Amino acid sequence: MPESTPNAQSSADLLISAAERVVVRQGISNVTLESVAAEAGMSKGGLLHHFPSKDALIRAMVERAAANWVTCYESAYAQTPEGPGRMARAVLGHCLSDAECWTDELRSSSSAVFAALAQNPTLIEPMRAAYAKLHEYIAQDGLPEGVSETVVTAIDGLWLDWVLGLVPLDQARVVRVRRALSELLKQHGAPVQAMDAAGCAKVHGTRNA
Amino acid sequence: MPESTPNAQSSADLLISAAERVVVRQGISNVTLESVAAEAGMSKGGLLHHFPSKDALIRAMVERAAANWVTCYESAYAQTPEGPGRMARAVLGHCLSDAECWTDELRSSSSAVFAALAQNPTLIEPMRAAYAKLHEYIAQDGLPEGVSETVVTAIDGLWLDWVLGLVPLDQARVVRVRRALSELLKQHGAPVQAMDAAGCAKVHGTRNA
DNA sequence: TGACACCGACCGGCCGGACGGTACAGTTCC
DNA sequence: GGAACTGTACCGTCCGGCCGGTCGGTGTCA
Repeated sequence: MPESTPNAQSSADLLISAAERVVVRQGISNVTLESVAAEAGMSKGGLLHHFPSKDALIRAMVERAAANWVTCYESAYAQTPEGPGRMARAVLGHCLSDAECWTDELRSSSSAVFAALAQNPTLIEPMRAAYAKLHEYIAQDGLPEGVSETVVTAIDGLWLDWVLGLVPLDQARVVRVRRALSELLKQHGAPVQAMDAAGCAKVHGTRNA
Repeated sequence: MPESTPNAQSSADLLISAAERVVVRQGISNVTLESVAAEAGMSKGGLLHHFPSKDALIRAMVERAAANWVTCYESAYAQTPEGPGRMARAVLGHCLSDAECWTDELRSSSSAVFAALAQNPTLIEPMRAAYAKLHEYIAQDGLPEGVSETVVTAIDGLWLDWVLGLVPLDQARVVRVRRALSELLKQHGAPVQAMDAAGCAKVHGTRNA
């Protein structure tokens, strides 16, 4: 039973990681069954043995990325003290804490979303559901209307500006926006804890650079 | 000189608008020379007469969208009273004012960006430059570090969440975030003027629904 | 007659997917 | 123990279709 050996990853997981790497390195238009299979050191026939179609492959990419994202913010939530703005503080404190987070976890989510966008927009559904769940937390976060929402929306803006290439990655900008958002929360009586950079990496499931 | 007749649009402009419509209605993967030409009521050969390659077509899409965006925020800036946070107030007051703006101007920018992303990521350069210019204004907006930046970043987040389909379009959410951002600006001594819904439509160049 | 806008047939390449294999690791039966 | 069988993972070839781009036209207006 190969699954029980340490660090074992299923062929499906290896193929998904390979697809993410192809998106990041070669762009969406180069995501073909052949290129993904080659990246994973497998033949196209082998890939199609695990995923019966390209849609199925990309669906699996999105599902994994969405699950990682839910794990990320729910884990951060669990580590954050109770009180008003708990989810806003969680996301701000744990999912925006240092540059490592951005290149690892978020790259993989964005790969999946863009691959889905290009292949078949309905495939982003799992990621949409992950966001819907986050916004449920946000809606009952206990702060005045729109405050927690603004925090997570601004973080989304940072992330998407970056991955789309609209604004170059600038860690100083991340820090400035984080400070402004922290102050916004503090003014509403929801002070953000000191950042825990290590905590960010810990909650991410992806380990496939 | 056909250019001088009222409401005249060059064939190139008509083709760009057709390409945007194809992106919105049929998705990026269906943006082919044939589909764009058909949407514009022209043959593929005709399209290639105006744009020698698909890259050239998409480059033109991005250039037009970027120019519209620059016009949008610079026009808003010109209409906004001087003082700290002028550009933040401008963008918040004029580029986020009602639902019409979102479906018209921003859809077209996003179409161009996504088409470029799929075709050849280097083609987004003009839009990147438009953002760089905006961030120059923002950097010397006269508010404490990160405040104006947070405003425009949150607006980007709203826009991109929407066009990517991560969060459904919800005008109430737009209003809530706008209020929170307005309050943030007010707390820094930069009160946003009353919204002028009509002012938004006026600054947009695209008239091609 | 020639410049310009446009047409439409065609080509070459790529890509998704189908399919018929092969290798090999159990399991069953004698 | 070993022969026969079974299922799983994977390979390599092929096909049909689509798509970007070329090219030799045609109509029209000055």
